[in-house]
Amino acid sequence: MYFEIEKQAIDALNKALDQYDEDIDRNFRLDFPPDPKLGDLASTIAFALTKKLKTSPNLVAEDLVSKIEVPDIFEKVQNFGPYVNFFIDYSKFSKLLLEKVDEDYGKLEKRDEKIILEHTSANPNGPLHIGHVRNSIFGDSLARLLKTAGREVETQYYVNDMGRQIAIIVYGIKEMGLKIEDQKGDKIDEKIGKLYFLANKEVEENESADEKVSELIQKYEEGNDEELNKTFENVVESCVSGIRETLKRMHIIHDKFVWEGQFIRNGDVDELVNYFEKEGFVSHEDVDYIDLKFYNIEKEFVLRRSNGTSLYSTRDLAYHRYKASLGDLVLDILGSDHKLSAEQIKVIFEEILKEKAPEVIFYEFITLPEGSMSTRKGKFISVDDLIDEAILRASDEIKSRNPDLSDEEIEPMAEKIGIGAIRFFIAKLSPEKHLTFKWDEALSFERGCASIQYAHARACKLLNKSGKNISSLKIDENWTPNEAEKDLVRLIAKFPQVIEDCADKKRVHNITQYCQDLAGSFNKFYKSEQVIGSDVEDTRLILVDRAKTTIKNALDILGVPAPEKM
RNA sequence: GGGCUUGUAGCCUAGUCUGGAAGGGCGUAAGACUCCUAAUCUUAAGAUCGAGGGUUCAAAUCCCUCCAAGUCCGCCA
Repeated sequence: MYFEIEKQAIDALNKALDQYDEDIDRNFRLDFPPDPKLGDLASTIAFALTKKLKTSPNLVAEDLVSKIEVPDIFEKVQNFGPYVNFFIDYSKFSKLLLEKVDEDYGKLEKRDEKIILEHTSANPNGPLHIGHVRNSIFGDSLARLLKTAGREVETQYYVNDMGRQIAIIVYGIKEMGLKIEDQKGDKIDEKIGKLYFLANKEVEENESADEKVSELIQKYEEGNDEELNKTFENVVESCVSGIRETLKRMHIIHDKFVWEGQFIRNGDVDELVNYFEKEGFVSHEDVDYIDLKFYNIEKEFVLRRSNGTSLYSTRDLAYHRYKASLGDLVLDILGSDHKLSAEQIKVIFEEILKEKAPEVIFYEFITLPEGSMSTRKGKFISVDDLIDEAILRASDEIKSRNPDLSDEEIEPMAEKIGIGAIRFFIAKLSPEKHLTFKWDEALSFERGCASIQYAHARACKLLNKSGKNISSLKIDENWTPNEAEKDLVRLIAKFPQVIEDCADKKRVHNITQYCQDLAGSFNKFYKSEQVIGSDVEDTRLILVDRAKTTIKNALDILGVPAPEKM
């Protein structure tokens, strides 16, 4: 709704500007004023005119206001100092808006753009830990956001089956006689993580073990040892299955799992290296590498080890070409430790391959108060533990508030609230901020996600209690919204704009702020206005229903479930 | 040493791209359930936007210098 209204306001402003006979930049946008008391849309265009007219911005704004023909949907235009502000006529606007909100509210027009979004892609050498989860939650929320904003999105998990880490696990199985099923842990990925920790210790302390690992890598890459292949594949498949379970609990599902090994076997890696070779980009020392100094990157890009095997980075290049062939835009979510390698890939794509480079969104790390996490050192909090703890705390919270509920009733509620708390906590921070993980901050049920879910549950309760069929209700023709209602209408109306803005910037954290504002506004309305039994009961029920839908749709972008009961 | 990122009330944070009215939340203080769930609401106090300089009618935002924290600079991924 704001799209149409903003356009009307801009048109009206432009018409007024036409009367000045001054050449000023018409490519302006309207802002939201800091306070609703100052109106609904604001323009700073008076500043631009000030210079030309040689008066004060306040006078220009005043003069502009007198020249503006106020469009019908607005109540008035008024200047506050230099700002020219439009006030929406809420008795007209609210009705129009509420009639427009349906279950698809917030979905933008389809665009002809397919995005391949890679996220999570954690090494299958142990369970997901809370460092990885930022990648997963941000990636999944972004995928949901972009889909809502009309893009076609395919999400991929890149499975590193050829890495040294996996070879170390295979070493543990083959040479140290370790068995996955003997390790401690409830899930297979956890057991593999334990085995990895033990094998890695041996490899670090024992040079011949280290050599043996390199041999395993070489053999697996050659691919002729069927039994060895099976061992590698079994480790990776098992671990990935555990990781998938964890992701599923967080409502994260990837469209595709792409194994890096396929790019060796299908010849893509060889083809790529040969191309670089043929074009004269490859230098040879112990290793084959591309010198990137010419492109201001000090670190060379190694293509093959001295024993001829490929590296992650080589295979990653082939993978990125594959992704580029599938869509219009390739998006990667990566930890900020990948910045240099991502820069290398960008340069290789743009300067050498002359192809469009992938777009990368980086996030900073989550660390524990005692330091950074490490699968290798076995020092981490797993996502499974985080989820268990979140659900446990949510369950206790529900019990203390609703002592009469049975365990069967509590369980699904606790799951929704616990998962919501985690996803919201991670999603609300902009990705470039470093985060130190603290249980009590992560799993808070006051003022965080739970209060938004609570607003949704309250709305559901009201609608149920009314006993009316909402779709058959009509908005009262004489209804003039009061302040609390206006406020709520305003926030509901903003939703598509928020989606567009966030999708363009590829940021999800502003959605969390929006959810909080919307829920806050609903709670305020709920507190101050009686719905059932009021003169405008039907109209208010419609408003409640639309608020409910908007909260649900907004939470859905964050992958947070909207419970009907709390 | 070089590159990148971060620095906004006691604490966490949005806003920085595209300069224009410092926005949330926690915590603190005071208040609100005989009334659709108090996981809620109301009110208040709290910010020289890391420091210094520059550009501009106007700087948290742009430019320069410096300080602090994180991170990268592997034949790891």
